Amino acid sequence: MEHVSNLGLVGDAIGAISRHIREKDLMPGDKLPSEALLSKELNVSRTVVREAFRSLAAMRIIELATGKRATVAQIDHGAMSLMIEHGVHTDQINIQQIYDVRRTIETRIVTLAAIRRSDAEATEILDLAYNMRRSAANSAALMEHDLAFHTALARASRNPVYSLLIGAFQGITRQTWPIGWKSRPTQASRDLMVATHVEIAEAVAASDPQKATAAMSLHFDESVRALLTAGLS
Amino acid sequence: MEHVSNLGLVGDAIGAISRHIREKDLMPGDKLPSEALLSKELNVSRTVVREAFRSLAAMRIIELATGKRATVAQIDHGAMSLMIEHGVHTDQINIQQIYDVRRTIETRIVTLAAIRRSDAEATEILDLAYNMRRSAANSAALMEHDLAFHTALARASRNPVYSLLIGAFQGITRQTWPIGWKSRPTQASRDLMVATHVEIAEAVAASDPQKATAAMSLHFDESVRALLTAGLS
DNA sequence: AAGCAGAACCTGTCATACAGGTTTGGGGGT
DNA sequence: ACCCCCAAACCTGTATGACAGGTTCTGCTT
Repeated sequence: MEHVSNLGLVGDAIGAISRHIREKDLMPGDKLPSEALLSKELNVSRTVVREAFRSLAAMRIIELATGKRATVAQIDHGAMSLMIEHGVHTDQINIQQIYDVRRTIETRIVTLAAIRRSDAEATEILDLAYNMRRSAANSAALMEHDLAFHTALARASRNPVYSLLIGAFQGITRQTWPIGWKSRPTQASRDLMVATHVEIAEAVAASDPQKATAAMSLHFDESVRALLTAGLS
Repeated sequence: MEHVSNLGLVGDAIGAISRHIREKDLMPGDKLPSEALLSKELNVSRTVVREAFRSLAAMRIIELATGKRATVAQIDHGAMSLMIEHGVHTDQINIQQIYDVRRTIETRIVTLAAIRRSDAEATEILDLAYNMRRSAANSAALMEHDLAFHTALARASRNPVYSLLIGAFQGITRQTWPIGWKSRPTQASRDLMVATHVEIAEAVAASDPQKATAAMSLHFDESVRALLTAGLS
């Protein structure tokens, strides 16, 4: 680490720490060396190590906590969520594009969930759908149940990458969901939306992937239509 | 920014800077205030502002360069790529799971690409496929053409989220691709893989989404089989 | 009007200091 | 021999000041 590479000292330190994790085969929860020790080993100031730590923490590759040593982190969608929100706010991504991606992966998710769900997951998913029906009057609560519903489906797909992606879209969804809801003015159209969720949940509980997938497609057809009605580009 | 929130000063600063970007409606390339100015406005030390900047830069929300002011960044898959690689290296994600996701989104991508591709994109994709055929003997070059092929398809789908995701998987794919290649020992099986890519490219060029999608499915069937042969969990 | 030089500004890195939070090891009591 | 508790050692979070080197602005020169 003599002459500064084109990444700067901090960039180099990020690389060195990543390599350290890989070479020592550290698993989530394992501790990293202290800032002082790393700064000695890499021949850089503690400032540089700290900025490298912050960068890795921003990507949720490591976790920081005051007083404790840094640890290897579990995958988490928080960072991705911020990245997606940034893309939308800066007009690099629009909501329709996100819905196309969500539709693509969620139809796959529901297929897998119908096949792989445990019994506990089946009842959890059903409960969430029923909760939506029960809180149809309270849109904030309804939204949270909706999000939890899709998250639970992703988990039941038994593929953490799907969970990660669903989580990544959750941040921006939270901001646009109310728009879609408001664009469903009639009671009938709102009931339909909740009914579709119940239908999905029942198909997953019945281990019927075809039906579950069809219902999910319907859900997205419906949602995209609502969004278009609301004039969301 | 009086009493430290549970996020710490740096976390607060990250929030404040993000809010600043959103409220001032900054677009990619726009400049942010200098570290000194922000540290004055937020009543924190420059250290804190710098660590907040580094965090945002790690997520590719802003871009840093020495001497220049920080700017709002374009979306970029670099950070996601690192996150995925981390997930795989720490056994939180396995390669099969990634292939399931890739298959799901790439079959959609190729459908969209067949519909939306420009003529320039069609010839670019074809060229990439032909390049694969030409460099069949040089596996490193072949891999790069392969990756570029899938990236070009994603771009032709005209949905930047797909480009983002394909890019996100590129890092780990680069590490596992050679394994899949080695597990195709016969010349025939290697030729088949290249031929499948040509077939996809030709279907996209012919604006035939059905055929393109079918060929892409085949490609993934084949790849997953090769990976399983190689014993990749 | 074009170009150039220096001033002003800005980021990258370092050293140091100190306030808390956390871990550890040892001492005392049972 | 065991357990509990506390102080010391360790660690991170934040602030300050300093300086090297890169970038931008400004005004003067030509």
